[in-house]
Amino acid sequence: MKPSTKDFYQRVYEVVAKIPEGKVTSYGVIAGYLGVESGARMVGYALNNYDPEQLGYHIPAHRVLNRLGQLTGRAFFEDDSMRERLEQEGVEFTSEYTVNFNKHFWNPFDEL
DNA sequence: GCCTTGACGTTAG
DNA sequence: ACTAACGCCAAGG
Repeated sequence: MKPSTKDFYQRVYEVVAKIPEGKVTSYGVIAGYLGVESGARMVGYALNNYDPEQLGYHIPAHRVLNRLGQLTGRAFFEDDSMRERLEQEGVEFTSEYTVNFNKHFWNPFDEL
């Protein structure tokens, strides 16, 4: 059965929804987990396009960062709500918009 | 249907 | 170690 882009988005949402509180992961890792190694940008695109109403549930998109642990998607959140949420969950920051990836990194495969 | 853009990542210089 | 360029694939103009 041919996986459509819609299914890909759906899978992205499902994976992101499983990220535990206080943990973070990256776009590339999610893409790789879904079998699309070079689809990191699409993950970001999926999150940008995601609609809680249509999806039926809401996902912690603020826990998805780039491979360096930087909050590259902060512009899509209200003010600094992305950083504030992470701090509130106990995530340690190494700089203004960079988290301690080594300490809080979450791998989708660990879930198995 | 071609061109540009982008919540990314890797490689080359 | 730092910066520039390219590859990637879907969406919108």
